[in-house]
Amino acid sequence: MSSAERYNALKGVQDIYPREVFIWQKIENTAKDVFSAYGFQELRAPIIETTDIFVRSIGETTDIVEKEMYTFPDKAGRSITLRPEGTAPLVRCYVQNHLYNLPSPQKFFYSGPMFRYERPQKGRFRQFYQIGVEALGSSDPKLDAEIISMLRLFFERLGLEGLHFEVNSIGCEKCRPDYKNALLNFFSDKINRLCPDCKRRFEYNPLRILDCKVDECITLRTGAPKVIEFLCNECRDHFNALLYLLSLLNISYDINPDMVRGLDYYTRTTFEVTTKQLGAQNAVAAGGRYDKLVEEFGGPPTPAIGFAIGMERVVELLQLSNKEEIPHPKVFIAAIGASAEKEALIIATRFREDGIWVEIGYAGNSLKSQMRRADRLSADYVLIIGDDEISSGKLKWKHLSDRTQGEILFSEVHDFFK
RNA sequence: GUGAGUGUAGCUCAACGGUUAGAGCACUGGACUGUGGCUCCAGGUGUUGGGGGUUCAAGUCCCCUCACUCACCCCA
Repeated sequence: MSSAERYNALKGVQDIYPREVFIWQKIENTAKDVFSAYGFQELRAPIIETTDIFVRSIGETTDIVEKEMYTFPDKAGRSITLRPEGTAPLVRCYVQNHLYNLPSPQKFFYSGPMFRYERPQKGRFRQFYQIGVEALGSSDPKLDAEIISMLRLFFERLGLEGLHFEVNSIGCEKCRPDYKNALLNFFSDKINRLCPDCKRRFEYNPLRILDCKVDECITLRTGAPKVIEFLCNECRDHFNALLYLLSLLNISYDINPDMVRGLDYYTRTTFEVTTKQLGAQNAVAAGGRYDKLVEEFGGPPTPAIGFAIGMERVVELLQLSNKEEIPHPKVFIAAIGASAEKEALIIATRFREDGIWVEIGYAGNSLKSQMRRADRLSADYVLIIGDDEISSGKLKWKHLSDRTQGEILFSEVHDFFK
């Protein structure tokens, strides 16, 4: 169908139609309400940043940085990158503007498009939207628990069910090297039997071998050391405190010792919310601690934690749950004839001044087709105006769903819906 | 980056290599001269994604290309 002359949207981006935007707004509003109750306030950071900001924070050897970023030189030759995630820009803002001088922890949320040059598939786009939150300035496990319970409340408010919460701790800069060594040790004599991907992982990020899906690798890793066994005392205490608090708040979760993160800056707590309804891209939200990132950016030691929600995936879950009411007009005015059309316009304008959604039929069309259109739009009421109504001073109303109808004076119609 | 699948009307899809490529939905009108949803009737649209090849004949087979989809990878 597409010929060379046609204009198409770029691969992996999408147009979002009004009916879907309605769902997006519901999600955004829910997030704002829930997050506000926990003291999180919106911060709007730029969509473009210096490339370094992402390279330094996400990690040079991660896939995101190595092959997925939209990076280009600006007119002055500076390397610019469209943000592939929201944490780094926010931390940059936090450090640059010395927000650490304000009372801690500082709690923010943000929402907007992210960009990654990936092969699109179900639930994965090149321009995709996230709502994220970040809390900076406290290492208290209460904060971890609060954030996870906030996420639970968010999904509850949307009426979504069947979500699984998984948590893990991947240790800190003190204990993780020990674990990494243990892992390298464990796999060193098996390396030749690992899949090609895992051979690479062995070199640059052995933790990722743990969530490889190749059968052979799954077999090979049985009995591999678990991160949790290698946590230092501080990390262990932190993790246990978090688990206790989650139980206290009645949050059901699974510990997933194989859950590792794709971004280098994570420390200690990591968590993920997954679903079985979406295919391969099953993470709906994910996050964790990044206690060293603020320092990386030149700020004072500032432990922090955050998460991001994948908008498109939540939208799809909501569509699947099929609980969405579609917005529809309150009133449809069917007009027959030129003078009726003028009358309809005047009445519609008055309703609209009160914020009532009114549609007007095209008087050129038959009453039948106007009625049909009112039905298609799912209007609550139809008002019928023709020459008869104008001469009698009364117009006809009809309630579409129960088929009741009656008459009302033109002078009173304005109060009809009060 | 790798692999598989699919491209036919606005949408969802038919058409053993063989006349003029069809149907449903949707849209408009009519049956019902001013009352929607159900029913019936009527009405229009296609460079069969694009290019090349095989053949008497290609939507159908072959090659190239483009697009989309799903999966790997990766992640939210």
